[in-house]
Amino acid sequence: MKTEKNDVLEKVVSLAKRKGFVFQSSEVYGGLNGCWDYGPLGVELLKNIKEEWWKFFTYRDDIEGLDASILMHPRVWEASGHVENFTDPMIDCKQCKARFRIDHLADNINAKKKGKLIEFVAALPEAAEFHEEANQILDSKDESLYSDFITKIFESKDASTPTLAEVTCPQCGTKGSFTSARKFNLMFKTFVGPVEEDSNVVYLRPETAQGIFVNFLNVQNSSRQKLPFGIAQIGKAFRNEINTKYFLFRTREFEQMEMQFFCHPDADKKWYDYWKAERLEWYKSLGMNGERLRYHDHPKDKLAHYAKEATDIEYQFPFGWGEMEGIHNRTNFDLGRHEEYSGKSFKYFDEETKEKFIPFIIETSAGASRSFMAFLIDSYNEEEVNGEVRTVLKLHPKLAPIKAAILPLVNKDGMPEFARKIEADLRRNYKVFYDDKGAVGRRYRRQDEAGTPFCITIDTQSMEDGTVTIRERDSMEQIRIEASKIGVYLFEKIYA
RNA sequence: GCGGGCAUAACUCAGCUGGUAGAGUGUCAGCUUCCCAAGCUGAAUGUCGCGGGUUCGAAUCCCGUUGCCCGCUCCA
Repeated sequence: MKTEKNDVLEKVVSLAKRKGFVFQSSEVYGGLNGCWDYGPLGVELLKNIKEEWWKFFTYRDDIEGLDASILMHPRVWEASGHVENFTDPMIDCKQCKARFRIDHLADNINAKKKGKLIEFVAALPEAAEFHEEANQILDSKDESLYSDFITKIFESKDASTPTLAEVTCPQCGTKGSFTSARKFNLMFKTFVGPVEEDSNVVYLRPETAQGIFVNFLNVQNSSRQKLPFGIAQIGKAFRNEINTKYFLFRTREFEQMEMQFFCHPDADKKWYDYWKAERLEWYKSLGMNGERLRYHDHPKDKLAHYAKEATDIEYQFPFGWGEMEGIHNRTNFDLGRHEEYSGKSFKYFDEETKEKFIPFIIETSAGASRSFMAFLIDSYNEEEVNGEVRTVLKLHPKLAPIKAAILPLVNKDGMPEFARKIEADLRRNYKVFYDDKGAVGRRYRRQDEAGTPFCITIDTQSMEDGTVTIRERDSMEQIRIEASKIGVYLFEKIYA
């Protein structure tokens, strides 16, 4: 099992490198953990995925597009909860999986226990530097000092682990079940202006959603939309993940395709169900194997702070099921918080019902990079043809990086000239590739590996009657049509 | 973050117990080729991931480091 699953991922990674889909970032310097570059074919595939996504949403009359900046006002992330949740040291209980902010943990310990804990620290070899302070606090008998001191110990380098081992989990009561403390600085920090000081700190956005939320009324007013309506955005987001993993699956820099749908609080369930169904169909409509797709509904007690209901659309990767897209009922949490933090109103006024309220938001948040990897893996096929292995990417024609290859059967008798004319004609509308190197069979296989759905071949008969053959990638079957009709043929095959 | 494995040409890999690198595929040039990785001729490409150490001498042994993969952990 293990070798088999490694196999597929390794083969795809190898193909990705060889054919120019994905390279490791800064490869010549040894690579940068969790960062990848998209090569000539990869950037086309990614662009096509994004384009299909963009059309799916913004070609509707109830969804508008947006492209917000990556750097945003730091207060945005205070309102969203990201600063609070990600910059303080946290620990987890291994037993019950509960997570605690360390500065809150001390408050959950009763006074008597705190005293004992400080006595423990006073005798702890790893806490030598704190012994004096511990004894002073014990002597003072001032219990109001206890919490701050314990927090200090918890946050210290050497003394925290042995001290935490003496503490019981406030939730499940297990003793010594805590992980060591760590800071969840999930947001990348940088500075605006030349001076690196705290007042100039800004963050690279850890999600694109907030750019949509803060622009909700701008978009609504300028586009004259009425509820319910949505705002779609594609863009990079950054998270300083502790672990990167599985090729493109968990990276520090990634691209999100998000649509936030604003609706009346009473209509949330309806739209949640609607988008949940629509989004799964989208992957299938682009050729993804339905048996490798499923929903993973989040149990109510595991929901994020902002969500009322949530599900993931998961793909069965070689390493297991993994999330490609999240669909969340974010309620009025985000807009409410921005109203609170900015002092500006985020309420919507409904002329018909004369109702004024903060809309609910149904979010569909897809990972472009994860979808990219899923489409790549899903389309990867090895077939036996005449005793040889044929590697072929059966990508949907809409997603294929190159739509057609133009191949003169031999390099003489006017075939190259005719082929070049066809190429020039098709290039006006399609990404095509001209190849006259080597035997035609080899050229077909090269295109199979790149996922090119159609190969147009010019032969002797072409020179006589102006027809060409079109070879279809998956069936390897050929038809013959007039050269003048290639454009129409491709359009129907790709987009119809 | 912890533990394990790996790192040699664009890709897949060989290189045994130390004597300054090789195969297949691919790529490029030419010939030949009328339809599925055909054939012939020729060519290019590696400070053996990076940095130290041991040694007369290191791809090979040792240490460190970075990256990738696997298992935990984590993934509001």
